[in-house]
Amino acid sequence: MAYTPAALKAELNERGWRLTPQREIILETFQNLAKGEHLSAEDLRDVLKDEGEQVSLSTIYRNLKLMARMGILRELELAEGQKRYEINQPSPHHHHHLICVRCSKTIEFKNDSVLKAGARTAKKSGYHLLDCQLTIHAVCPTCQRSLLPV
Amino acid sequence: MAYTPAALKAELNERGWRLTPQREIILETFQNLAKGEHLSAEDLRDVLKDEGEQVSLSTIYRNLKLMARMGILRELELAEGQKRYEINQPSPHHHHHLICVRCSKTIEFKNDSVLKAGARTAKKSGYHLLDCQLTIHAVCPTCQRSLLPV
DNA sequence: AATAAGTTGAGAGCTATTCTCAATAAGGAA
DNA sequence: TTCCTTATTGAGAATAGCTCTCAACTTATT
Ligand SMILES: [Zn+2]
Ligand SMILES: [Zn+2]
Ligand SMILES: [Zn+2]
Ligand SMILES: [Zn+2]
Repeated sequence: MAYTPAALKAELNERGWRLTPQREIILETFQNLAKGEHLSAEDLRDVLKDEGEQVSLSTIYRNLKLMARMGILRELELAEGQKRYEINQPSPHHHHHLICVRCSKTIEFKNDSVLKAGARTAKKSGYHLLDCQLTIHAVCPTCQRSLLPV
Repeated sequence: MAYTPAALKAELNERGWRLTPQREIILETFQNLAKGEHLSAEDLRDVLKDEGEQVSLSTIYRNLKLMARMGILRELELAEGQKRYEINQPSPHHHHHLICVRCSKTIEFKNDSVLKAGARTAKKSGYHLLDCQLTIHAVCPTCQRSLLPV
């Protein structure tokens, strides 16, 4: 509810870049995503196709990376295999991830003090913060019981 | 200084796996690594070759993954391109990473309260903790000054 | 409307990582 | 120790996520 197409355009133009229909629709898609959903490049392509919007994979890859580097999206390494993305939201909605390394089941959790600690660390070194993510790798209760090694 | 070959063997055998010279030497290499060093699979292959130890890339990839899933190594996504690994150490040596998304310059920092918060979160959900890593994506002072967009 | 420069789409290209499988070696049992 | 079972290794092929290339097109600006 925060980031309008106009704001995106302003931020792009400021750097000599342009607002395209593809970029606008990608932002909109992530903003409308259900809580807890994380899309890979191909996922996004499929979601867009379902909505009748055709955007090429090249363009999707390019813009996921671009928007992550602008701090608009977060780039996550949840399961093995491919990167996943979600919208990068400030404090009340900001969250972290607890991941089972065996089945990839992922739990989101909030912790504002961790977020604050991250922001403080970045500032102290003069870094401009884009994203702060606590990632916990663990084995979920189900996989602990399964006895299958690794 | 903590993890002996015997301890590695015990933990492997417990799961029906075996201690091989390759596994022993990989563990030893990571234990002797300088603070702040993070090796990719190919890096490790080269380091081993320099020490006169020939281990195939297949074996290296397999065992990096295995040892990460055992909680012995940490699998990190520092720069783009490939995964990097380091030994997973407990509290006094445990640390997190602040990464410039443009030049990949990485700073390690410690924060025990973040580590504790992660451990608490895993426990609360019944997960068995393997690794807890706070990753901060940001733009370093040098890259902020460079004016080159993204 | 004209211009300059950024962006897109299609497909080729790249490369980190995984897979396959025959040969080998570790661990447990006798 | 010796034997047996099964995990592991190494070499190379295969996979796949992602990037690159470039002509056609679109955006922002004047
Ligand atoms: Zn999330
Ligand atoms: Zn699980
Ligand atoms: Zn480190
Ligand atoms: Zn930098």
